[in-house]
Amino acid sequence: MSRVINVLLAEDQGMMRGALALLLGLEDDIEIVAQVGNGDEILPQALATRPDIALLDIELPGRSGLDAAAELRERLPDCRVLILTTFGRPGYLRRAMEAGASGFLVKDGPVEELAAAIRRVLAGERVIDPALAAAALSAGPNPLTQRERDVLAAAVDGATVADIAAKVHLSPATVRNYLSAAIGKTATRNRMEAVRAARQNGWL
Amino acid sequence: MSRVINVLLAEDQGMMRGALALLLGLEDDIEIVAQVGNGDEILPQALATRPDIALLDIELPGRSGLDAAAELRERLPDCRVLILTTFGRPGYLRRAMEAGASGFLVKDGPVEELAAAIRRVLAGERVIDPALAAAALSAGPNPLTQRERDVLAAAVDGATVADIAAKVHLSPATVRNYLSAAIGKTATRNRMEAVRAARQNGWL
DNA sequence: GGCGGGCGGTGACTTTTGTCATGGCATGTG
DNA sequence: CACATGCCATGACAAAAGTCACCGCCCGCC
Repeated sequence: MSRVINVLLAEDQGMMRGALALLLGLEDDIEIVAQVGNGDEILPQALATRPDIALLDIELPGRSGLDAAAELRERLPDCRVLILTTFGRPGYLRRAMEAGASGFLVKDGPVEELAAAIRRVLAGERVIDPALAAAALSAGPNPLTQRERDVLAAAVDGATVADIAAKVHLSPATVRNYLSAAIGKTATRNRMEAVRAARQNGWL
Repeated sequence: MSRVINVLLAEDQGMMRGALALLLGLEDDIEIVAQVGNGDEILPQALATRPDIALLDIELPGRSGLDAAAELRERLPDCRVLILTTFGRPGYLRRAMEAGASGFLVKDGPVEELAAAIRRVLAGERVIDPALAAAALSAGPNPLTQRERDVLAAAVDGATVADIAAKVHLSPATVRNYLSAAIGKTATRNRMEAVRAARQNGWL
């Protein structure tokens, strides 16, 4: 075997982060060189510690793990990215691949998968749940335009049309048009169902 | 020191469950005697393995950890309950205490807290985050009636009044009355904000 | 026994949503 | 160039959602 594998761990839940760090630390060939709980710290810490692989949660405070992955691939091409997320949303997988990730793991599987996935990624393999890959392909690409996503995202917590219009700097009537379009494209009956569907698919 | 502490671990996320189990297993005085990923398995497993303490997540498939806690206290009074949850909602804490839990931990803090909390609970202490306790007290009790909760819960994913009425077996007009009442009590502007507020407070 | 509260319901009313047709303006691309 | 597509907007209309007053029933409580 070659050298030790240096890994950066980005995960917002303290207990999860600590547990994973301790766990991976038990492996002889793995060393945690950085732990962060915020998306904005990923790149700086990576530049400082030069990990071989970054283990990124998607939903983080600050920058999303997907955005961080893209930056990482650009600024530190030698660092592989392994996405580790709670939600196996098709759109997340797709975006992860587009961002240059080498693997995509959901937090459901057994812990043993994790160290194994790290080694496989470092060996040049791509690690993706086959069932999830199939779902991502069958679901097709994101049908929503940028504005439709913006408007839908602004509608998540029950905001009124006026609220959304103010947030996105659009006319209220225009907002309703975009909402209507999003509802149509998601084949739902109202804005809340549209939000749910978009979230489910990782289109937000 | 006395005997080893037998613990039952209920947590739905496989990786989290595995990591915690491995972690706690490293402690000399702690032994995991049962691991479950489903709320309905908690009581049967507890009856079979007779743990000293049950470590319960709240949001589980099947029965909620809070419901399981109440049953556990009744059927197995010698078994302490320590709630371990992602969300430090005031209402959750309140319900946990009413269900007879001895402790309430959020998954944010450091991992070291966990083993420490287990030992403290077994020593007869109550383990509760002081800040959270204050929030729970200042937030006051759940103002929603049973039916208001039912209707609100049925409204979570954008269901129409007709859908809710069908789900809850009520007249559509009555459903709208309950929704209106819930919106009033939560001081919000529409059903989605009411749902959010209710969730935030752990009133669902 | 009167009173408050939760429960279930109706009808009438206003406001908000959702739909649709239609317009203009900017991009591209065959 | 014509055409499609995304963007922003308006106005009109139908369908939901939300509000309010009011009804009766039951239960617990002072």
